[in-house]
Amino acid sequence: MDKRPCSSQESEVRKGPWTMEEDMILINYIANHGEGVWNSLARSAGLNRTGKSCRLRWLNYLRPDVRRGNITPEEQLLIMELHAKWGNRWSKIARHLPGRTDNEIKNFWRTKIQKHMKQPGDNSSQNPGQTSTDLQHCGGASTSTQTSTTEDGVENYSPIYTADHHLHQHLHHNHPSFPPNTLPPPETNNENFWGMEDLWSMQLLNGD
DNA sequence: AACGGAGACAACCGCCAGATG
DNA sequence: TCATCTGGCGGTTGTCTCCGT
Repeated sequence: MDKRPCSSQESEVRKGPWTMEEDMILINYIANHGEGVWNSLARSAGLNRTGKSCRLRWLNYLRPDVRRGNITPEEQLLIMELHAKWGNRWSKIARHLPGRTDNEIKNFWRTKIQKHMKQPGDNSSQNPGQTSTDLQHCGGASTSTQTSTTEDGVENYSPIYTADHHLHQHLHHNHPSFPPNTLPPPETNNENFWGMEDLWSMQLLNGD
């Protein structure tokens, strides 16, 4: 689909982890032009990436309202309830968890819940015909490892968008589809993110 | 202090549905 | 009406980090 035959003068489509520079280009471009038509966006922005890749990067990581960090117990419960209802409809589930992406929920499910299901001591996991409703045992009862993320009681968000609400306003101003009230919690935790704060402020400096 | 394994997460791939010409 | 393009979704894989030995 997005694999266009690359002409001799067209550079190869880049794959793999995004660089800070690419992120900046994407953020800057979207701030000025808005989202949409990802393939042409990728070309116009000068990114050697597929439109898909740009879209994914934006939705899952760069979007200002993306909320990162540990899933709260409330969210865990909600995820399990919704999964029981809808199964692996991650995007549908994600819509009910503001700031969470389908990818994040999917990863959460696979790493935390599915792993828990497979634990030998966990009887509820032994039945292959088990409905996902059964999973509510894992989350609701929070018997063991599954809740480790919140055992310390800290909601350890790691927002890429660290309260840089100037940019948020900027984005929202230039592209009203940015939800104005979807800021992540104020506490910041940058530990695992290479200067996203820097990136945003650099983007700010770039201006239009 | 070094190594290996497990866990977590970012990113890619393939498929499908809807929109458009 | 058909063909093509784009966006979206779910599944899977690759890589990095952390922790235990």
